[in-house]
Amino acid sequence: MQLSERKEKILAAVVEHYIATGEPVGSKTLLEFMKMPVSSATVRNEMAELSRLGFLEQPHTSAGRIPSQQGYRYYVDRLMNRYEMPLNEKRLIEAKLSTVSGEPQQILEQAGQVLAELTNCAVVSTTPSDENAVIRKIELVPLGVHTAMIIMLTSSGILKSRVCRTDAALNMDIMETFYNVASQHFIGKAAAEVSTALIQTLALSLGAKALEISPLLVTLADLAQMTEQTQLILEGQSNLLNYSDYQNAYELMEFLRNSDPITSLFLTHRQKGETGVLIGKENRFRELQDSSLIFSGYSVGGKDSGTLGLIGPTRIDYARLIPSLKYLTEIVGSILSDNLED
Amino acid sequence: MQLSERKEKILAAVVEHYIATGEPVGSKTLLEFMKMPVSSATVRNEMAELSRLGFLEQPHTSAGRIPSQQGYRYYVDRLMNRYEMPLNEKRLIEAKLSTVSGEPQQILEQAGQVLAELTNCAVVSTTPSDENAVIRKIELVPLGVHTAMIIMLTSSGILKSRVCRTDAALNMDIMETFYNVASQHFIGKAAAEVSTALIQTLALSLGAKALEISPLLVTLADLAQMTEQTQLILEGQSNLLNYSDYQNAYELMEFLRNSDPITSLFLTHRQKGETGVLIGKENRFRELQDSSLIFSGYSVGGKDSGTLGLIGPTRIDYARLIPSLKYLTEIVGSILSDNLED
DNA sequence: CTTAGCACTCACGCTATTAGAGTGCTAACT
DNA sequence: AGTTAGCACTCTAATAGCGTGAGTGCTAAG
Repeated sequence: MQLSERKEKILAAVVEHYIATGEPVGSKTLLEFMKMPVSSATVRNEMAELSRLGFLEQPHTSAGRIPSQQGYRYYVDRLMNRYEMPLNEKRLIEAKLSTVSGEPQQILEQAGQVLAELTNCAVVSTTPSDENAVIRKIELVPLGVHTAMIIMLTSSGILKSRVCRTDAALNMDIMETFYNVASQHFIGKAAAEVSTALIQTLALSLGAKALEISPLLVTLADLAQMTEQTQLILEGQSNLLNYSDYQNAYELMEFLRNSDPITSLFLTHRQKGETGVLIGKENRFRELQDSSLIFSGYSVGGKDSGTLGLIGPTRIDYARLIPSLKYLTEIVGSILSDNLED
Repeated sequence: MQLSERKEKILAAVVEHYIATGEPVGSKTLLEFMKMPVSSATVRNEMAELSRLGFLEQPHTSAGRIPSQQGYRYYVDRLMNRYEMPLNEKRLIEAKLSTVSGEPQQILEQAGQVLAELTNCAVVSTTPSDENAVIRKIELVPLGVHTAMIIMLTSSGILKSRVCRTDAALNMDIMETFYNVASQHFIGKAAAEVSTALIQTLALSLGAKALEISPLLVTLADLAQMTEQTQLILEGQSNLLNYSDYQNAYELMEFLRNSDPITSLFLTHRQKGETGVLIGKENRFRELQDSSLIFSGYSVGGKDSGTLGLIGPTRIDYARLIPSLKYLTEIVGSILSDNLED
């Protein structure tokens, strides 16, 4: 639906004023906020119409108007002009992030903290995943007579390790067999290809040694699976208290403890390069329907790898935060890419 | 100070009733709760005296009594009888924790979640630290022409890795030099011994190769430092909302974001084997002075390594939670020990 | 189509009142 | 001495009543 220019102006003003103050906006307040050469009565008429069309709502008869979900949507899609981050702020963020390096998880934690502080929102992010990643290196480090640590590194830079117990004592023979199997059947393969079926056929082919080595192989399969799993990182939880009431904040925190819902939300709404916005009930989770979600994918080495997201009230400052988030995903992407390539 | 037997009975009853209900306890309620062969007037007189002695407080004149901090302290030290966990619950917890294995961090996260659910408290824990740990293995994995991942493993099972960029292209020569330096000067040494001074003298002794190899050495020093650092793990944050009010919960969450205060608290109050209890203002941090802290150290391989703690209201259920926490630290200790020894 | 004017609505803050829980004190009792 | 019944007193929490004021929708005139 296309609104008249004046209605658009009024809608935008209501949205922005409400985002800024959190108070329902009346016709008079609005008028002095946006300086239009009309009277408050005219504004009132327009606002009444915007209400009828579903873009504005009234908490109660004698209060001002607040944007409806549809109102926010129209604003985000057509009215908002984005406020780019000032350059000095960009530099500051770069400085804060340049000191960390290391595992993706740490980089995302740091970026999440920075973003949470900057936006006053809760920040969620997923660790990079790369379906084409292959296993690059496998190490077996003996720790004791019956225990060893297995380390697995993938081409996308993910490192996982796990301690493993064996029934038989670890001797040179077992280790040699292990390394042979590893280099022949695992190195160079995609982690996704490592199935339990493969482990079983492998164990069979080893005959007598099968029993001794199978705990190691099982651990290897576990590790392969772990490198595939994306992890959800959550920062700035305390910011949830800023907007929702007690009950709601608790529910939200419990909801976010489980990483599956958000991860799947990110997957289904994955968009190429663009920043996504889900306002209120536009997402399918009850706990999140009083919130808005802004999210953006980052890419490592030119490929979409993971997502950063902001969770805030529906009256979140879209115009400012969308560019901020976008900027941070770019930085995160470039830092992660740096780690992997020359 | 030693109270009369009857006063002790009354104090214990007030504490327990208040912990159970959260409501100030009056003389009449108390009487029917604990079935004493006296009248409410007698109880009232005793309670008035307990107030004068500082063990009970009144929120206001016409309300019942609640325990003061001193009252809780007396209760915890002398009156409380501990409720051991029922056996089936113990088995359930063992089952939940037996599935995980791997890095200490993951084990503590899992244990923290279990404990948070069990106690309705926020759970903090520190990863194991071992001053006597020595560097056991160092690996250099080339990722690109100018980047490599360095992996360090200590005798206490801590694994850390980091990506490192070099100015010069990585060739066999550099790698060989690196491995030589690593095995001669790092392997077998305590991580704490690796200082920046050592790095500098090493770099000097390498002469021409110094420039090429120094980024690798610096990363090595960083890693050594990282293995020394204990990490604070926090679970069940949402439980903070159960007791403190809005403002307070926010402050608490912000306070816990920084791991230093709690870590230092654990260090200064470290007790051998015993479970520690800090009630209200007994700790030195303003943000925590409306809360109680129950903590207990776990040991890996017979040595004190880290601490688990519960954060809850001062009216936390001491009698039940102290044994629960104690039990969990034992389990955590034994799981972590399992990983390291035969 | 715009605007001044006006009656109307309804949340919010204030005060007054009430009900009830719990106390401390006194005086009688054992 | 310690215990107990009785009672006046205190103070909170809940409820109701009452202006106040911001904001509205409508009407009628410009």
